[in-house]
Amino acid sequence: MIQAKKTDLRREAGQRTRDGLQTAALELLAQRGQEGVTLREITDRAGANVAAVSYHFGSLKALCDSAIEHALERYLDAQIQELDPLGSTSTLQELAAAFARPMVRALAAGGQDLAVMRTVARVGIDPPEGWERLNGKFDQSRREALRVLTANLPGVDEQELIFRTRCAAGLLNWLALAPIGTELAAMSAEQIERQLVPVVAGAFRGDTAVGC
Amino acid sequence: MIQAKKTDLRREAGQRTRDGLQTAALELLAQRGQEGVTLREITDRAGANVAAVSYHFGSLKALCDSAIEHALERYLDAQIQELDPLGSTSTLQELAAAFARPMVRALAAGGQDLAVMRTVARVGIDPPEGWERLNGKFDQSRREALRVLTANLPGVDEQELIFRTRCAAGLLNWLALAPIGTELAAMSAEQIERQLVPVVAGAFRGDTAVGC
DNA sequence: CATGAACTCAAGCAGCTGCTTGAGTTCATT
DNA sequence: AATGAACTCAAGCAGCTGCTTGAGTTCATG
Repeated sequence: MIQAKKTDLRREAGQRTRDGLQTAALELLAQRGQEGVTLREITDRAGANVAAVSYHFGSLKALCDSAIEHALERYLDAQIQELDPLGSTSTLQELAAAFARPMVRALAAGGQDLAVMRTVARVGIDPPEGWERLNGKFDQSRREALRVLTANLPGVDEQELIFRTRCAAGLLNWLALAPIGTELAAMSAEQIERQLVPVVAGAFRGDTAVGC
Repeated sequence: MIQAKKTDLRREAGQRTRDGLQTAALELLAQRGQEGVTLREITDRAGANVAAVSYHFGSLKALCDSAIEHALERYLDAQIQELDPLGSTSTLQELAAAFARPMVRALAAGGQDLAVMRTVARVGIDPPEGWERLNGKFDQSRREALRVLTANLPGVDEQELIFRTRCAAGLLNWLALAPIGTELAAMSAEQIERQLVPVVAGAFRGDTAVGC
């Protein structure tokens, strides 16, 4: 039985099919969104038969949900890993850099990493049915950011800081999807970061009128 | 002939059909994007026959293009009208307020105005084929913003200011599409503006590291 | 009243959609 | 060698897609 798991070629092949379908689905979701994804297009790209989707996932919707869930996990892991080391003495620039780094890396790396970010961003715009629960997970990943913000901007209302955090996240998501992100992708991670961090940090800090 | 134009009920009915189709198309484009729009759904919503689309516009694609073009015109008009009065003595807050105002108003107003903004934002993510020429029009509407920026931030490279302008525009587009925008929509225009303008102004100003 | 342009309509077309089916293949286990 | 689970495959289904067609209605014009 232990030996069986080592050499069950059938199961390995099945796993490969599953992975291929999920990868193909992710790429197409990133490219065209949920409405633009087609069963045959996924299976063609994955080199699999249409029936494989039903067999392994149950339906196209289930496959897409699975691919999206996978993408969200990867995104949230990366986000938390960046924000966790921050302490209450961190500056706004450090926060902004940590906040933006997963996106910066994905833009510079392209490929699957970028597809993950694009899919996550699209889900932020057109959430699949019954995925409202995700909002909580997103908020959770931003709680750390909020702590650093309150330490740096003691005078500002918490509701406003939450709003700014969501704006910053929205801006990063926009970069993943819009043409400007594609232009950024031609640059190195360091160059992207140098341009982007001041903008995110500025959005965090805010800039209220003094005179007038 | 002059009298004819006054009372040609047939032509008026045709115009009403055209308008209804365009409005229905705009609303669905705003809601689901181009991939999610269906001929029958549009005609049902507009109370028209499927053949009316072919008759008046030639094809579904042409109808969508027409609706998108109309939305873009309305958006660019509003944007230019806000940015035009700004002079080189305007502050960053004034710029941010003017820059954000069309979106703020649309969010507060909802309905067709918001549908226009959502459609414009979606086009920014998934441009219809052959619409690359629009990038120029967008840049044009932001040239005024750039002038105010260079006056306020003389030390910053122009490429970075262009980048910040596009970031600010992207943030506003994100607000139109994402759930956070829907939450904002419950507020008055003044409340939205009070929260949003500091963020946009902060993104314009930037916030570069000094120590460390 | 006759004409013809402007417009609407139900029906139908080929092509694509997601999904199912039943027959097949592969392969560890016995 | 026999068994049966895991998996793949071509074919086909009903339903939807965009679009066309030809017959119809409405109405300003002569």
